[in-house]
Amino acid sequence: MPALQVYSTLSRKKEPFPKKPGEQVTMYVCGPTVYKPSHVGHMVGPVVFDAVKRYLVYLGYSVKWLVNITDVDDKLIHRANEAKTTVKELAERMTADYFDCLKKLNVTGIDAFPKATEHIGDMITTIDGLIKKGFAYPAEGDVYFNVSKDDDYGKLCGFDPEALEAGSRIEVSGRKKNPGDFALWKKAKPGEPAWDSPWGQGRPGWHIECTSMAQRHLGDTIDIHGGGLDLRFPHHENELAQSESASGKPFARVWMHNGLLKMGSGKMAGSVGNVLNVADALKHVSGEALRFFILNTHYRSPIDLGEWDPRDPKSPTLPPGLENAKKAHEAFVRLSERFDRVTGKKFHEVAVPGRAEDGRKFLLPEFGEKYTRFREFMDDDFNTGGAVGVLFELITSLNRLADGAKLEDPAKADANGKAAFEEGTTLAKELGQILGLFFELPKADALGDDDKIVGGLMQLVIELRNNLRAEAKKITTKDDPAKKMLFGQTDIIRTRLTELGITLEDRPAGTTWRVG
RNA sequence: GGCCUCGUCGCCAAGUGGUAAGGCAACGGUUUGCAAAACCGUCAUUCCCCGGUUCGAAUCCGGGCGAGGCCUCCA
Repeated sequence: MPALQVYSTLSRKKEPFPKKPGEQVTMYVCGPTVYKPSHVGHMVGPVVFDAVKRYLVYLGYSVKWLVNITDVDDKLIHRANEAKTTVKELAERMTADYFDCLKKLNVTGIDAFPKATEHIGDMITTIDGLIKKGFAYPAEGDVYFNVSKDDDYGKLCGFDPEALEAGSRIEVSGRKKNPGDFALWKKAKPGEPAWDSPWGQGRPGWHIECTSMAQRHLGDTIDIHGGGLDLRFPHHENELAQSESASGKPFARVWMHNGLLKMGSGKMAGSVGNVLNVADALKHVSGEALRFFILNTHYRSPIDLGEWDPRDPKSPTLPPGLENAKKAHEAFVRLSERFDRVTGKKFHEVAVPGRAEDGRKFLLPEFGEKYTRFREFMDDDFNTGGAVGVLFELITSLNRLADGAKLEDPAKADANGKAAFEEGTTLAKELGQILGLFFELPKADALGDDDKIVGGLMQLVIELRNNLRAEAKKITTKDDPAKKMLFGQTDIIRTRLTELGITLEDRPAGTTWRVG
């Protein structure tokens, strides 16, 4: 197996991953400012890095992953004023929404969500240290970072500080010594949330929370720092500058930036008005299918939802990209259902290996080939798009196997074929889990008794319909009117159910039904 | 204006020097009482265009055209 390679924004090339399996990896990914409900774009980073963590754990690393919650800033303050509520209440409500979205997309790997407001003391300590070292200066209640004191400022983005100033449209505050200087601490305006500090009442600047929280929870040097490509500048550049100035050590061994979500030709943004909230998308597509959509593309590329305008009433319910992903994802779910029918076991209860193993032996060589190629894709800078392709190839060969060995028909099923199918499907589950795909549709929430009634009714309908089918099949004369009439009735049942959104599937071992 | 990406089948997408994965859609077939699902087959001699390097390029270099991102809050 080739060693894991990761692309770092800092060096602009793929590098060998700096740690060995068995060691601990620390990961910090910039999280949301919780002032609005999460849109689909907010989920890209969490899903991508959740897959990164799952794969690292699979390779034998122990991973500690933090995502910060920015619960105080200008946008929150404005929004809370608009909504006639407090910053605290708004932040708590939107944080809950964010957590709910993560859960629906199977993002379970985040170990902690430090909040900015809970680390004000740490930030003051960091800022104070920067002032004492001469990297920052107070000015009329504000504190600024002095970019001219930082020799390698601009190294993350490859920006020349001089050029930056020339092209800058930033309105230069009179308090700044250099146009590129940025606020570490902002003096409070009346009515704003504020904390006491050596420089008077105020609140932290945008970038400082990440420095203080990362250093407090993960140490001065973290292994992976992640975030959206749009955060590269100024946020990560500034975060990097202040962190390394404060500690005197490298801040992150690898910088990973995920591509942004596009809607057809342009980016998805609140200012364009073409945002798709996660909650709205989930009305029409499962969280797992949405996750699949994100992981189907390499994380550094932009992800395209396709041409779609939520403001146009003639638009379909989902953007083309999600519609496509939804259909494609069904192949995974059907495989798990087929596994249940064919083996009599529950796919979702089958145990799978949780650790990588070189030189694995399988009943069929092609399983080994899929396993190897899946890992090669993941080793190559977490190429989930390629890995998903391998998963589809595996599914096709498993279905071919099940068809060939007649596994759906208990009377004709081939035992060797069944054993191979079981092993291969278990492998598919193992690989799917690495991506956080469990091959399932969301369970209906709190249907309870209604669920049982629907299930019972469907059994009844299927039984009655199969009685009619059996009678019809007894009549061997081809054009017998009675036969036609009986099949006509069975087809009416199926057609009407289809119109209700229920699909019947007649199989050798019996009839199954599903919604959709 | 400066910095940086990207342009692969109708759509999405992997592939970054060795002769084009995969998904969706479409068409033909097998299976089925008919369907659904599944399977088989067809579907890019070609990777925006023009040059160059090389035995060999979608992959490297130069130029052109087109799209996007960042430089201001943004995952």
